[in-house]
Amino acid sequence: MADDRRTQIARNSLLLKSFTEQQTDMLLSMSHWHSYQRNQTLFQQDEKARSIHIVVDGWVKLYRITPNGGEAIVSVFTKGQSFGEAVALRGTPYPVSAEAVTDTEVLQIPAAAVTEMVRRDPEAGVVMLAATFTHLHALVAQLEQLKAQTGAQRVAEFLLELCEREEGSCLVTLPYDKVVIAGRLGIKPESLSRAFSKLKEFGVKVSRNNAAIEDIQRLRDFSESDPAAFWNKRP
Amino acid sequence: MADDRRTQIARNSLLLKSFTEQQTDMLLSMSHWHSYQRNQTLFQQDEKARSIHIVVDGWVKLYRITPNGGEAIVSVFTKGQSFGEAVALRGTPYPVSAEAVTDTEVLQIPAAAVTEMVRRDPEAGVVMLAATFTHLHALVAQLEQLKAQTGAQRVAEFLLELCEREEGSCLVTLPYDKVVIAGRLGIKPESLSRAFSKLKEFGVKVSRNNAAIEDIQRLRDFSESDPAAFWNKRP
DNA sequence: CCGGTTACATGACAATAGTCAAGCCAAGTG
DNA sequence: CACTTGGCTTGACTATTGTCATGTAACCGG
Repeated sequence: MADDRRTQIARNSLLLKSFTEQQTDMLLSMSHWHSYQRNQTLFQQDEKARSIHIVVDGWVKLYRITPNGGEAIVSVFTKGQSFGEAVALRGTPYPVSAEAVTDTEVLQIPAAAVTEMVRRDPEAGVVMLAATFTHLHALVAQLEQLKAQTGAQRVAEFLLELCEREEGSCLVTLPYDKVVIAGRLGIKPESLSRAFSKLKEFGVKVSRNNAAIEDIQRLRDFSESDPAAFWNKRP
Repeated sequence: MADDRRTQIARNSLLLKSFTEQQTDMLLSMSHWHSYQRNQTLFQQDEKARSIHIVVDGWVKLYRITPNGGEAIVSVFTKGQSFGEAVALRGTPYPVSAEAVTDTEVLQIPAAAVTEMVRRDPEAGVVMLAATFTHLHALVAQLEQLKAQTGAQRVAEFLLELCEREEGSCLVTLPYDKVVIAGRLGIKPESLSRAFSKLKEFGVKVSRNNAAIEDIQRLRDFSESDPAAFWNKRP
């Protein structure tokens, strides 16, 4: 089968990579592509789940609208990442809404194709469980951050996740709007600005949507320091 | 089989209830009971998962120790609730630690029994997925709360979850220490005290470990109000 | 009943984060 | 080249939460 570029990316996604080639081919043949423009909605909270989504290009945010009208961003996905596995397999409604934060290309695997495959090869169900567990784990990590770190520390970790290297210096590109970054980190855009200012003291320079990290280890030390302790360091 | 009381409770847990009676019998025959005293540890973060845990009596907290030494409580489970399904099935390490917050009785189903069962009846895997998805959903809800509500509002929701009734007045018992409640809600014990004080204005009276809610709807209105708006009400 | 411990409450203060309003700056448009 | 627009930053102020210290009430073993 002559794969185009986007199909290649889909095949390399964490989810499809875990299936056999035959299974993947079957799923791909039943799936369809979809492009979304920035700010376009993929699906809404409480809507019945019809597909698993694999992001092939761009960024998608999952969020919830709170009783009082605010929005709380739950996670943000990009190239190679998938979401909606559990709901598609179970046929329950989406617990979140999804919206493209940049122009985005997505592969959508119909829930029917998935359930069908799991019925034929139950082992595939465990693969889905693995994916779901990954999300669970990510949420736990996020909870920990929210409960135990200040806004500025969360920003620091966010930057650290963006850079591939483990030490030395690093140059990263902020992948989407600061409003979205702030939401993802559970703070207001204004606070994000101030957090960036504060991080200057730790060797981080931000201009437009580029951030330069002078010393990764120093930034990590800051992000892991006790909120109550680190001010003593600079009078 | 002559079930004792605790076995009855286990059978009625959300997890076991979803299996066939035969499956449940098989699992029960391979499981073992364990009692823990308050503050005793069930397992530690990064330890290899050997069992699924079903709480039959008491309360268990799942928490993570952060890089700087603090603890972030992820969830708290009680009678009829289970945790560790996904890790047991996949054999990955626990992403959290578990500790009894009261004297506690737990049924532990060995991971081997679970994987064995899923291999024989793949449909059972979907049941496990359902349980995992429930946890996922709870974490999403918690994230939303942390990001979109003030401490006092989260306390209000916590009280509302404790009371069975939907309207009118209600008397609830705080099930465990306030330090743990505060941790669960992502605030310090002192802030919890102050939150309780603030809730007096909304018809909540707390003494020792009992809370009286005068009007459930009024409390709900408060918990769902816009954090920025509700102040104006009392100058 | 006493001393000691535990759990919780409160007050004073510092720090973090939100709100509202104004300003800046780069990019696009007429 | 103004002129507007959108995205971001800043400042001033307020609110919320954490910290530290201290007080108080219940409980427990002698």
